[in-house]
Amino acid sequence: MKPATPPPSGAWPLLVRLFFAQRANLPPLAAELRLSPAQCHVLHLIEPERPIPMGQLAETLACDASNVTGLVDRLESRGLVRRRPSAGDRRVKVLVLTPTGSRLRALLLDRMTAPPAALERLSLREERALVRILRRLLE
Amino acid sequence: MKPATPPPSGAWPLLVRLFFAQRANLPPLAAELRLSPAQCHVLHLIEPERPIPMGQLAETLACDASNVTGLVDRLESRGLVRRRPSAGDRRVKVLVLTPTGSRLRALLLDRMTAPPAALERLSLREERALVRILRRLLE
DNA sequence: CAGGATGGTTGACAACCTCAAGTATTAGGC
DNA sequence: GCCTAATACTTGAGGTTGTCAACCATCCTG
Repeated sequence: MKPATPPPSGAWPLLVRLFFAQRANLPPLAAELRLSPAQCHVLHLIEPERPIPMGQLAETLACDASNVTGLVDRLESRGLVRRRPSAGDRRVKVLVLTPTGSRLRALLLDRMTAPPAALERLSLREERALVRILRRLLE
Repeated sequence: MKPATPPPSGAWPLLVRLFFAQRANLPPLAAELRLSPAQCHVLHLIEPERPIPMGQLAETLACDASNVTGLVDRLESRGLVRRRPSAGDRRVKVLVLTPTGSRLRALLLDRMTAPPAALERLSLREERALVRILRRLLE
């Protein structure tokens, strides 16, 4: 039997592993809030007081526009989001969080942002360094 | 109009943002290899020469066992994976990559591991620090 | 050996996702 | 001003992903 996969050496492979590990962890959290992972992603992207056009959402999600239609249909039917006509262009519909949606979004971010136990293992120095580095990665 | 969301300050919120950004980036990559995101995840988890029981896969994916059945059905029908009876326990079936599956997996990891442009912005020092920190996060 | 736990499959059903086609609106060329 | 092309979203069909409940085969324990 071969040994377990040796830890990859570069930074990006490690991030990929962290990414997949984290991916597995979203469904239970979503279920807790009666949401699907995809709905969490959408809710995460609509900031309160910052309406976003549906097309832009599709682009950010890297998915087909018709998919966004369905996702928003379900979120809207639950009263979390509202479609509003755009002032400038009557073709586009912008999405706004309802108060309920806004509260649920805050709860979601709160849950997701609760640091996992693994983070406790970092020293204060390390955590600061990580923050600085991630900031640069995200622009 | 409010300003864009201020950058979160803790390490974990930043990781969450990186996670969501990365999530949007998987579907196009998967499509390029004629795979779905979920199939990528499975392929990522089956290491060559390291057969894994289906149940363990379900646990790692944090999904129902019946879901794994379907995923493996499709991967197997494409000749990427094979079910094999386990020596010790005749209830369990372990998954092995076929040579084709192994090649596709290598290609997948290669594509995913190609560092995005953002990583180039890090200095050598920062990258080393990031690697060290991520290693600790992943155990 | 009986009864219960465990690993995997099946079937029903909902959500997710893409593609192709359709509608409404906008923008550009004449 | 019009006619055409492009854009924003919706609809419908069809496959994938995911859950749950029920099921069979195998293991394990008393």
